[in-house]
Amino acid sequence: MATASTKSTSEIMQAESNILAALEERGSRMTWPRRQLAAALARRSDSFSAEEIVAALPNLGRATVYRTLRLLGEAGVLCKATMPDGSPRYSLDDTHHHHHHLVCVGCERIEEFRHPSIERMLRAMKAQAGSEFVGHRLELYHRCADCRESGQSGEEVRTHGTYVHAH
Amino acid sequence: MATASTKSTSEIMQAESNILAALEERGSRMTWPRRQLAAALARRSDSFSAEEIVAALPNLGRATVYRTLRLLGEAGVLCKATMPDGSPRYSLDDTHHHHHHLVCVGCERIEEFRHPSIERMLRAMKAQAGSEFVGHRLELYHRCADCRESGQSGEEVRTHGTYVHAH
DNA sequence: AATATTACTGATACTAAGTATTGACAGCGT
DNA sequence: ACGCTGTCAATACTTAGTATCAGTAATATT
Repeated sequence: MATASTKSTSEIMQAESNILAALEERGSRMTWPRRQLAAALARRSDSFSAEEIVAALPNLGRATVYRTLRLLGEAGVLCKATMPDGSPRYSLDDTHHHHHHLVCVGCERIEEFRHPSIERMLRAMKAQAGSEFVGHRLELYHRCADCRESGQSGEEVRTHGTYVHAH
Repeated sequence: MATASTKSTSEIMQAESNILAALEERGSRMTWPRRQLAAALARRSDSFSAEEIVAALPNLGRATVYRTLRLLGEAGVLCKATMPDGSPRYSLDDTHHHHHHLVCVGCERIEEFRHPSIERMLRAMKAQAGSEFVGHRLELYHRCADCRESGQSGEEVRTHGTYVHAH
């Protein structure tokens, strides 16, 4: 799960129908642009920016791409993670489970993870606070095993606008 | 700590010298624009966007404001939190301690908090992973007590580009 | 199968949040 | 008081979107 970056044909098909099913479930119309997007996203195994998708599908309007990405996010099949510098990065979410993100600052691959401590902490905070919790965001940044090996010598990690707790 | 939004004069002075001290410590030059910024930021008790500061200090160039905000972030006296929609929001960090953010989606006030579960989780993840951890980000979104009381009737919460785990 | 409804699309223009460049200027160590 | 070099402001550019709106096509209705 840390090596290959390619998806088998069946995995792609699975991912694609997952996306389409999520739209169906929402009662969204099944349009040609949405099919295009579903197909394009399903093929990807890495994370991507919205503009990459815009560039990859020149027949679709920018607005349509952004709108559909948001739609898929709301439908729960797409995640939008935040990189250390604050820039967004999208990745498919096949699991459909609640999770957080383990983000490689080298290759920008995004893994999903869960950890009981977090849910415990959330429960504790909710219990003591007199306020209404509406959501949260947790991202862990690391340099994955692959990126460490093929160690790109110098720092090419984007750390400019960062301010992230390095600890 | 959940009510007032004003700072006493001595608190402001304290905050201001805190900022200047952090610059000093870094060996940064003490320029007029930086003093202006320190004074402006010290007065604020709420969170703010970079553009608000640009607008508030028309004598300073945009680039200078952004550069200095970054500098203060690196110096550890300023935090950059991410709102649910991904937009950034700055707040002073007097504590100088490692912490996370409790962000009100109504008034955008940002409180700092710490919780042992998170550090425990981080240790656990680091221990098992074969990768190098470089940082993390944790934000909890809520609607604070004040905002619930003065309940702005309908939703004026910015939930557009959201995708945050509501859970 | 034709029609009506309205969700959806794409072009364009706009905003927010920055970064890159560069010549001028000003802190501050000597 | 000098001069090195860090810092500044202006300008132009980039990225990541959103707003508007007339036109189009998916689907429900009959």
